[in-house]
Amino acid sequence: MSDDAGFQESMPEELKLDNQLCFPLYAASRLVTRLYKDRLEPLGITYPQYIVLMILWEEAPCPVKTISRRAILNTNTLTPLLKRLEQQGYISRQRDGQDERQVMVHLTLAGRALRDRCACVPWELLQSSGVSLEKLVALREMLNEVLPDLKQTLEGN
Amino acid sequence: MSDDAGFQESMPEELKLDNQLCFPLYAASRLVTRLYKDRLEPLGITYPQYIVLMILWEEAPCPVKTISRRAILNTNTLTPLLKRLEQQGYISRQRDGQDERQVMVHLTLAGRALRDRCACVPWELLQSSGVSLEKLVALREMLNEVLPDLKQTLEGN
DNA sequence: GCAAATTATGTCGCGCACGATATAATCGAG
DNA sequence: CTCGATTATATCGTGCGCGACATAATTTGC
Repeated sequence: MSDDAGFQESMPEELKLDNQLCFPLYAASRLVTRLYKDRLEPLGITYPQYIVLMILWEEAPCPVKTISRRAILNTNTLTPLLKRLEQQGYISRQRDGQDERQVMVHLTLAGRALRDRCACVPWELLQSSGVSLEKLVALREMLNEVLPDLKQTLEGN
Repeated sequence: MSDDAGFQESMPEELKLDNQLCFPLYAASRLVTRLYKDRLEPLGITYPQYIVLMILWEEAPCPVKTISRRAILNTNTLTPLLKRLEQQGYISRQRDGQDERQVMVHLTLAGRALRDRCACVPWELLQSSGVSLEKLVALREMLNEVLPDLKQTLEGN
């Protein structure tokens, strides 16, 4: 319990917070979520709900499965989230006639209208963040390069 | 409710999931957390607990405030997390004699021993992820460049 | 000195995330 | 046709994250 200095001198470089990829990734993700929160709260939605809405704006009506695949979120996360969006009046959910297992998610008029109110958010956040557009694009491309590898690694469970 | 095609044709490019920075960041962060989970579960710790332990391996004993600043986590997240680490026997917490407001967090012998068991984890994950070391380093540097900007933007609340 | 402001930690409530498991509908092999 | 496997969704429990608020100790201004 006493020789902290000796213990810390032997700290492996690869375990130092600043040498890790995992920590800046985790930190940056949470900070960006916080940035969005301020803009989304007035609209009554959370950040994960915003992600789901972006998917719906592109492909609604669609089954829960499609949202799950694109957002990389399981149904145990999506089901309650979608119920909250339904209660807010942004979506409606109904079992598919063809395949009764599927729940089709539809946008309501209010849900569509929300898109226009969100259109300025990404741009405004970029402006206020002080991050240059070049850095953002480079970062996005690098993340999109790595994502398939990560997905594949996790597929074999 | 019916003209989905027309609605989706008018989808602003900047709101499409693939054109966002926020989504790949959010997705990559969660995927990496999942990767770690498999390795950390046998040790009885979660990913956020691992982050906190990395900080402690570098600077224990230290007050909660220090962990909060480095991990960018508030005390309402840290207090229960630290209590769980204490229950597992990896840390001990005691009020500081000088400043009774502060709680000093110490590593136990088990907490120190855990470091050696974690030393191989980042390297092993890099191997299995299929991501090249070059990409990882480039991504890490880019994230570390952006992080200060994000932190500063959020400081003014 | 001492009241007001600040600081460090803690509690509460809500909404994710996710592993494990359940249930019901559909599919597929024999 | 039917029974076992697969698929889509949902439920449950645990542990974050974080805003809002509470509490107690320290500091600061006058």
